[in-house]
Amino acid sequence: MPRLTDARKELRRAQITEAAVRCFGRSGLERTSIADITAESGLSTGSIYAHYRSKAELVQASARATLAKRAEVLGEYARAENPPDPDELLARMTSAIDPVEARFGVQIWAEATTDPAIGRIVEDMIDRMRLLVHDCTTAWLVKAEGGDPVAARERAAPIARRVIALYLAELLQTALRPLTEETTS
Amino acid sequence: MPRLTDARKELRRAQITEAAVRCFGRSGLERTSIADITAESGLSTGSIYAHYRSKAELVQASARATLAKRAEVLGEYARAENPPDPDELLARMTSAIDPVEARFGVQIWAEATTDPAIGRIVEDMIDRMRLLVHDCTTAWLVKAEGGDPVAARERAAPIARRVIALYLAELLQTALRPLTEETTS
DNA sequence: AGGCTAGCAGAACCACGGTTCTTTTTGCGG
DNA sequence: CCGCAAAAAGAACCGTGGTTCTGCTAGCCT
Repeated sequence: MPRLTDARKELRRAQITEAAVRCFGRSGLERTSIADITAESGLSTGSIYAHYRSKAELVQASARATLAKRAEVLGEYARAENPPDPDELLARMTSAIDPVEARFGVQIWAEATTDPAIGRIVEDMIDRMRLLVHDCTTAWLVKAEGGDPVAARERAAPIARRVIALYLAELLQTALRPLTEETTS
Repeated sequence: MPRLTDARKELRRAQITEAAVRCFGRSGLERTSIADITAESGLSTGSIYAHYRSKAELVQASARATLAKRAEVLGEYARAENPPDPDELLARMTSAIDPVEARFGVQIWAEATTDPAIGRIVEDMIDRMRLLVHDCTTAWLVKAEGGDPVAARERAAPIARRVIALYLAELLQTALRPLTEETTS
């Protein structure tokens, strides 16, 4: 084949990372072999290495993609014209948690503990989420109580921090819950 | 050697798990080889396998030991005759966090995601901690406001859950912080 | 004090899995 | 359409690391 068109290429990359995330969520980062990912994605070893230099790079890409998706969802909730109060915001955030992604997320935390590159990704993403929540909370404060926006932003900071903390804890709890337990949708 | 006395045996086991936790905290569960642990502990391969059937079992033992130690500390704070208010309790809990153990703890969470045995250990330990915090919080409520103890216990439940959540989040944040950053004690 | 037995050291084994190489196929530019 | 270079398949390679095996060593029991 000649150089794949950029759209196709991006599609393949997504196909690979999505299969990878499913595998990781099922068996963990180190316990899923490249062979597992080929089986899950329907592709082959060579194909994967044509798109990612190494397994580590694939993990990074998967982490970025997953966390970005999560931040995306959060961003939508936060940008709603009628900003929800913190409790409501938290409720929405937690209800949007996907079990498989939660598992992968926790595994990524563990990896971040050791690998600086992953560490940067995770910290960056948490900061971004915190900022989103911060914005949302200040908007709510201003709308609910009026007053000085910069003072509201000041007061919103600790609230945002707490919302994020509770969200992360909820994510952890979801990740720890056995995968078969929540098939009652 | 003849059969080691039980005390000595327990000592060796502790020596091994402590070395293992240091290694895990430094390089992660899967990236530390048995060879690394032998180097860190000053013992040899054979010695380790004389005390633990496999690496998985060693990880479980290390997890149990570390989490138990953490619960121990928490228990002391919770059993103080003058029960601290929730904020103070949380502050004490977080101040007792050791960075290396925090890292190992997060890695254990990730492992729990995949391995049911580890999962049971983690969930059990979190439940135990929650119970301790719950006890402490009800004691504080009763002392601060008087009233019906069973009603106080009822009202303490969500507070305890939140304290635990915030504690876990703080643990995560500590684990993510680079190891070299907090050498300013 | 001495020896028997279990701990311990360290080499050797073996399998698994990441990466690479070769061959075949395929899609896009001319 | 045609061909070429890139991508995909899959076999092969190689290192790493968990486990096991073989002695030797040293502590407890009599």
